[in-house]
Amino acid sequence: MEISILLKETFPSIYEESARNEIEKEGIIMELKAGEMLMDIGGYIKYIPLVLKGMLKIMREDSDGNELLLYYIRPGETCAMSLTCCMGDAKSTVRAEVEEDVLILAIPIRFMDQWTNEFQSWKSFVMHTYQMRYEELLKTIDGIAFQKLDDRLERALKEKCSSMGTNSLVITHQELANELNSSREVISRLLKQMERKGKVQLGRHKIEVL
Amino acid sequence: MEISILLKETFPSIYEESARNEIEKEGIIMELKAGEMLMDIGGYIKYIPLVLKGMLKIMREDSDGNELLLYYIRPGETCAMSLTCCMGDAKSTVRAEVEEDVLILAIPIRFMDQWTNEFQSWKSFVMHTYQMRYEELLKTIDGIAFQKLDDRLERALKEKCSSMGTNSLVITHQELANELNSSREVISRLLKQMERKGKVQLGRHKIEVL
DNA sequence: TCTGCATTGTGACCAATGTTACTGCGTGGT
DNA sequence: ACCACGCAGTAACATTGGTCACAATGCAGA
Repeated sequence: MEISILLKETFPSIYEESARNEIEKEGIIMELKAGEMLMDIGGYIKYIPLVLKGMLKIMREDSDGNELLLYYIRPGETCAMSLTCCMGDAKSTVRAEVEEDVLILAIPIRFMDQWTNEFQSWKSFVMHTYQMRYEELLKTIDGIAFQKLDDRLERALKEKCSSMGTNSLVITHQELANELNSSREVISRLLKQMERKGKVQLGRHKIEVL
Repeated sequence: MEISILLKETFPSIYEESARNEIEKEGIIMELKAGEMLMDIGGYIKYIPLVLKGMLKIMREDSDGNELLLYYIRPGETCAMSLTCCMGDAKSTVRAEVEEDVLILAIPIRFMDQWTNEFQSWKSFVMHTYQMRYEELLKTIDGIAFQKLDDRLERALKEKCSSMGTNSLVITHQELANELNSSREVISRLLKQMERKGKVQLGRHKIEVL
């Protein structure tokens, strides 16, 4: 499909045609396959990724290699970290992985600030992104601070289902453990419990959420 | 001291005099004592609090009443939640308490967006606030996700010392437990351990950090 | 088919944290 | 002085989650 049409449909809040024209002119099309890494911790950020199709997941990692899923970025969204970093030309403190094959329009960061002055809708979009990500971080904090692991696991599974639009998840226990900053054995144990309670049905590389 | 001078000194990044004049004209001076609540969860946000003196602490709370300290707001700073909320006239999802007697210049939220168009320095200030708070939330997440309670406690004590500019903290174990989303007994236990290791000296209502 | 490897299942054990139930202490108010 | 109350200390126990060790399973490539 024509990029300009896709852009208009995916980012309706950027209502100014002039803004969209600029975005299309300066943006670089990128296609990445599931599992690839778009941005790593410590790397310099050069682009703001506008996600047109697919899904990214943003992970936090500490110095010992422990990981934690922060949130997903879906079509029509972008990453607050890239906005943050390009203001202070800082390194990324999060990692962006491709969860589902993505189509991205990558905006060189020098336009980010400039366009906030030129286009009202771009400014609103940037502000709105900050707000959304801020709220999502708060929800992430709620999860790790206030909920037990079994609850967090259950919610993670449900969120994945609604994201993918299916109840049959193709994922290993190890991957779930990484996202929840836990260990494989613990996740296996909890999943078995859930199976006994009739909440899921387990298969190889597969979890059926009931 | 004259507010305009205090404003200029405390918020040097708002370098446009015209912006500071507007802020001073529209802002409402508020003085609050330690322990008072500036904003509660679920309350509508009407003002953006520019902190001139003292310190606020921002707490998150879940439906069962469990609490967690998110971060402090010091002179020259403001709260990202107020910025977030006034864009979408939403309710607050965090609580702001006065940690140390504060002097605040409260900006009615209707100016917030308007000024980002009129004053370059105000826009930068708002963006910068989002960036800082975003990074601080990430650090908070690191703490609860990757660190053990004894580490978190030690860091919390050190941060309090450097904030207050003293090594003698006047605080109860219960208050610390609330900030760290733990229980009083556990904090007492850990503090005793730290005392045995020679890291602190405990007294009534007082913790001497060595 | 055979083999190797990633994945999953599971029991035993451990460390960290939370909970319960007390005790004692110190201070402020009467 | 005395009492009530908030604060702190502590032992015992429960629960959660992490670690270790090892077995079983099943798929993919030789």
